[in-house]
Amino acid sequence: MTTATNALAGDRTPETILVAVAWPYANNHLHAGHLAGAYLPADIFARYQRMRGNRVLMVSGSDSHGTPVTVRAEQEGTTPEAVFQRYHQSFLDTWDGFGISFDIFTSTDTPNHIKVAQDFFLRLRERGYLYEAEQELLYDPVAQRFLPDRYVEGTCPRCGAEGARGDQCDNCGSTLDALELINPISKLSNATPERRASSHFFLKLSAFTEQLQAWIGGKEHWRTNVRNFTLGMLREGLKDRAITRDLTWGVPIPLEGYDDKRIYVWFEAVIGYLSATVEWAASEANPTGNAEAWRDFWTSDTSRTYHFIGKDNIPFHTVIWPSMILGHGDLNLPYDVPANQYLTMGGTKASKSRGGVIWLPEYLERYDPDPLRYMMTANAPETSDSDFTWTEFVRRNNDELVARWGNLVNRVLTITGRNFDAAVPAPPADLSPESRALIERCDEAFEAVGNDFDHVNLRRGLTAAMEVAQAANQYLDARAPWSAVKTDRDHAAETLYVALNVISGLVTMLHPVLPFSCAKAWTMLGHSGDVEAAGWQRTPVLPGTPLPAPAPLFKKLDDAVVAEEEARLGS
RNA sequence: GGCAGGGUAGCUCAGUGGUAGAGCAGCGGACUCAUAAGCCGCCGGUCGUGGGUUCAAAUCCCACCCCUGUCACCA
Repeated sequence: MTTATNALAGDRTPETILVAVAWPYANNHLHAGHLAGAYLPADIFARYQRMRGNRVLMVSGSDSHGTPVTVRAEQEGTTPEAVFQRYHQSFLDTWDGFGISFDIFTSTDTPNHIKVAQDFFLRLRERGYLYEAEQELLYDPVAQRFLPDRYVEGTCPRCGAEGARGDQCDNCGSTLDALELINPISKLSNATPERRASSHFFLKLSAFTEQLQAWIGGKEHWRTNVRNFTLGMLREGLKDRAITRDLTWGVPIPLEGYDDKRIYVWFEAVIGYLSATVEWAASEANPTGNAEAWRDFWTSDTSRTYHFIGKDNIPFHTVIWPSMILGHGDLNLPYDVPANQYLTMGGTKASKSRGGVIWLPEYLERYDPDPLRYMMTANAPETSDSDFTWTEFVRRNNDELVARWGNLVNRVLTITGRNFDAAVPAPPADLSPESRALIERCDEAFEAVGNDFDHVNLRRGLTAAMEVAQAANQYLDARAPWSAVKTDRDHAAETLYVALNVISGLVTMLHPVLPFSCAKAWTMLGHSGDVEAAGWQRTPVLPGTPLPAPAPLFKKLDDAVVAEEEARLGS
């Protein structure tokens, strides 16, 4: 069967796409906010692009450095390496459980990353974009370390409130400098911090303002908030930024005489996008076997890089990392930074520290991955924060996944199995107008849904696909094959044949969002191979194909789940 | 406080100058193949507030209120 969608999938030049996902911080397990904010949208996008036949590389890794990892290790009486290793393994298990299809998920604690990051540092220095300067900082004499602003508390110099943090006063909302605090106290040891001078390397961000403005000026496909927020930052003017810290856990500075300093975690973590690609190219996972293949993603002018991140990371991906790339001089700038807003939990921000969090490893002990993937895409925080409640989760699962989509598959397969010897019925030579219309609607949806997915409008794409499922339910209801089979067997055969074919199209269209259940449905349609390899088009269901016994794709959830889970959230 | 995004039906959200939309919830109906699912219809909104521009504003302008992010040493 030749259709418009076959042509669509056919004569295209494959594109090269780097899906670069934020590096999770290895000091705790992942929660629902991580999934909704970056990992799930990145995975759906990557899966879709692979189905289109594009060459996709999806990279990320654990961010193993930074002060909180060190502090946690000290509290537990262990090493930063041990803390990082524990959560790195947890992350790998979480990706596996939710089907987040990384081509490589490495960490910043590899010799490769350290080398790539150090080379990057040296190159920027050689090209004149790094300079050294003295800074006055607060030092904790008991904990024997320099203190980030957040680790200092004191009296607010603006409003006089007690307990103001070094970066901000929660009472009056002022942005502070820790040096301004009255009666400062270290949160690590309760000691009174001392002022100490320290020499650090600074990145000359101020040198890139005009180039960044010109670059972002052409990015009209960016999300409004990402673009305007960045343009606002550039308008206000960029300040040079220190990119080294007084620490001993992190990437060493590749110069003599800096043993007690490390490269700032954010400077080296964004380089991880590059180092992970380099690591992949040199690994067995690279089918070409060419260790230089990383260049296809970073120096080819036809490759596109997408950064999937949460909104709090926008400045690092639209200003700092692009500045570093410009300073490097030989790498591609990002094509898009589809930053998501936040997933709130019953109205409050999902946060590790404040409770009210769904831990992903715990979720997987009790539920299948697809319902959460569905819920978080249908209600994705693409343009504004979106709220997660267990009531809504159960409703989406029961009313939309089970009732509209899963039940459509189940009812069609059951009627077919029972009345047509468990094989795909043969349609008449000419399909009726309503049958042709439904098939056509399904095939056209590939273009609309694909266009939405390609522009990272995942919520809209999913909605459009689910509307086809609804149209199929309407078609079934109008033609009632369960009663037609008794009076006009050919009529019923046509209906079921058409419904099976539309379901086949939907299984492909929904696969990026629902990979686990769509893989099951694929087999139940009598298809061989896997959905992803079949490409972004409806795979025809051919008359006479034997159909295995159907099983429900999703589990209906009892309303009691809501109370159980809300009790867990409160604890 | 500055900058950015958001505020639309009971709930979750679409909708950027031309008669306010969808799904769910609620109410009613016809059906019964299916995980009591699916289908049809009804009910439901002074579009955050107050001004302004316009023949016409959810949409453009001004002021204000609320939520979120960010403001360079959290990452």
